[in-house]
Amino acid sequence: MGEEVKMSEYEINDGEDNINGDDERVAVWEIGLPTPDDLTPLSQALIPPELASAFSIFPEPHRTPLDVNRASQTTLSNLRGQLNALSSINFKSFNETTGQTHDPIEVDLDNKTGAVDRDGSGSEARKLRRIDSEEEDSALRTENSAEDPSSAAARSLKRPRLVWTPQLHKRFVDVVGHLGIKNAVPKTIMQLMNVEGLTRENVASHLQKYRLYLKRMQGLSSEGPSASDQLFASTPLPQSFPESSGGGGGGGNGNFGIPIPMPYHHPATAGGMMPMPVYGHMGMQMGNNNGHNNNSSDNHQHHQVSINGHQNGYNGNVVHDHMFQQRDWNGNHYGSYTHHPHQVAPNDNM
DNA sequence: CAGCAAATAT
DNA sequence: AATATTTGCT
Repeated sequence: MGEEVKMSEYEINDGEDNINGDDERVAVWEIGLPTPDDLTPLSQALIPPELASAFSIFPEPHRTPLDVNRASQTTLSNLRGQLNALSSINFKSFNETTGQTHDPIEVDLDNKTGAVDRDGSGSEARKLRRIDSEEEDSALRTENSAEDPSSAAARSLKRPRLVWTPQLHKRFVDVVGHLGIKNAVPKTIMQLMNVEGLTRENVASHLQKYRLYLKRMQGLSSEGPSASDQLFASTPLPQSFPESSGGGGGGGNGNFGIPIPMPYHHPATAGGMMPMPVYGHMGMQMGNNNGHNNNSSDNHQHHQVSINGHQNGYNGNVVHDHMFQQRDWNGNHYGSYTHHPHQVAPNDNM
């Protein structure tokens, strides 16, 4: 742990020749980006870290008019389709009044002196490095433009692995539930979720798994969200169930016939944070609260930190550093690979 | 394009 | 090992 970030190596080819699965350090993210010092001040100068964390306020990502415009277009396109009854007015939800933010989120922008607590001591060290979310799905990876200046690279580049965070999944489920089985098709879901960076493939794949999960559930028992599917386990079932959790036993999923409020974040809905798709290799797994839906806001068994305290932003783009032991909502810890996960914010902010 | 199952990648 | 993504097919 004496070593800091020493990323400098990048493989330009995604050839995936690292079959060893050892540790490929893809530092491409960093390359071409302004130095931390150039960036941090921006988000830092506005509000002192302490204050920020205390109030759960986060610096807004700076978006160039262009970015915003682009995002807006996309959003509009999506909304225009069928988003009529949905109220998608979003302010920055900097309010997590639920008070569930028991976590002393410390915004160490540069202090990562190995203060990585693993037992919930309470302090997360991290380095903040903000990147433009909108960019990242296209321009960012194009740093290899050196050899492929073609525009094709912009969208053809493979995206980082998407991590379905509980929040993201929650939203997914909400949307699916809202649409009903009939309309719950990848495309529609994707649109309604209105999460930037989400592809149809992402949703389709997830939906597929989700369905399987639901199926299993039905077949087995009225309830009993086993820890089998960690991801789906804790999600409130859509009302489209014959019986789902009758309320017997296990803990009940407590599926109130949630009409699904709708798209995008509910500060108080999912534990106090909005769905932020996480790209990277270090996602936290879903909470298998097993009988407890994190729907409310009490999924803090241990000391759940927002996004590992990395959620310094609502800016949506946070890059985890190298190895960070993180805990999820269940206490599972991960942290082996050293990669540079990306988080993308939902476009609920404009 | 949606849905699946299987393979593959991380 | 668990997940997410990709692929091939319908």
